[in-house]
Amino acid sequence: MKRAKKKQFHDFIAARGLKSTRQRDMVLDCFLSSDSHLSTEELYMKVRAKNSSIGYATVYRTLKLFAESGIAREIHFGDGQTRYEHVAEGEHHDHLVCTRCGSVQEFENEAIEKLQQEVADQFGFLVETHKMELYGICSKCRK
Amino acid sequence: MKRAKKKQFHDFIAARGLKSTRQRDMVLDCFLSSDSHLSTEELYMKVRAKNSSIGYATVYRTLKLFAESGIAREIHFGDGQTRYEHVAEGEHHDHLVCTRCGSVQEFENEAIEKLQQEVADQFGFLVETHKMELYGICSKCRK
DNA sequence: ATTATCATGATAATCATTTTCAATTGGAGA
DNA sequence: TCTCCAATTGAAAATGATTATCATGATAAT
Repeated sequence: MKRAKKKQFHDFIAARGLKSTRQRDMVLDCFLSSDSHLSTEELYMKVRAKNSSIGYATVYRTLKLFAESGIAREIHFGDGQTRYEHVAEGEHHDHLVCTRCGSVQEFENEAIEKLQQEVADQFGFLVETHKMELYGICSKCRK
Repeated sequence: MKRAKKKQFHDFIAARGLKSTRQRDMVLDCFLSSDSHLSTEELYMKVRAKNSSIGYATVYRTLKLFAESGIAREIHFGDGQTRYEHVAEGEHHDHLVCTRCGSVQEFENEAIEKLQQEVADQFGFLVETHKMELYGICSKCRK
């Protein structure tokens, strides 16, 4: 799976005429071996811990490339930070965001997706992507 | 309806020990007579057109108060701007956002809300709010 | 009216993100 | 392997949205 994502990114890089660099591979490794939903800054910290003298801007730029290549997706949880989650192709998931501890639980629900489609059809709307987040208190925090 | 919202805001102001001012009333009028989903800057432009010498900061502060008072709600559509929509109490709606022309269509769907609740229950999650946006091409742009 | 607060407007400060730019590096081709 | 050019990098400046600061002006309870 990591292999597949690495290949996907390298193919993207090649197809675009971009270059494969030490820094990009480092960020890629860190990203793939991290939890989903990390903010750019969190990723930056991890990369910097492993290595090094990598620049802030490089991490920003590289994460944007991940999104373009399709191995990652930008998400926003309302705090002012952009986060990136892993993308397994074809699949889409939504989120339960705990407003107390900040934890994020993913879920999928076919029935909801189907209803979304129906609603869109009613309006003659062609859905490309969607996002859905439920905010509240997670089970741990409720105890 | 506008009356009710004005009252709601004034009650909130009073309960908090805040003051009723010319500027707040101006922003309130502009907000209530505008479409939903306006960004802070758009609102600022409208207020400034009507009057005057109102400060940027005042509009920001006032919109935050609207959200706290419950007559408005912050929304984010992924462009980096905070928008505010009108809140009719109890009711919640979701959005169809056209990625081509930027138009926003609101919709409500009880069945989806119900399914969301079920999912949350499965995880022992207590939902406080949610947001859901479908991004794609609206009917006008598809023609 | 007096006074204690709160609010305002202008501006500076902040925070996340992007751009700039000179110096460096990857990699296609000689 | 060596050359060369376009792509990349890191540092720092720039940007855009939002928030804080502060001196001055307005509100409302006494």
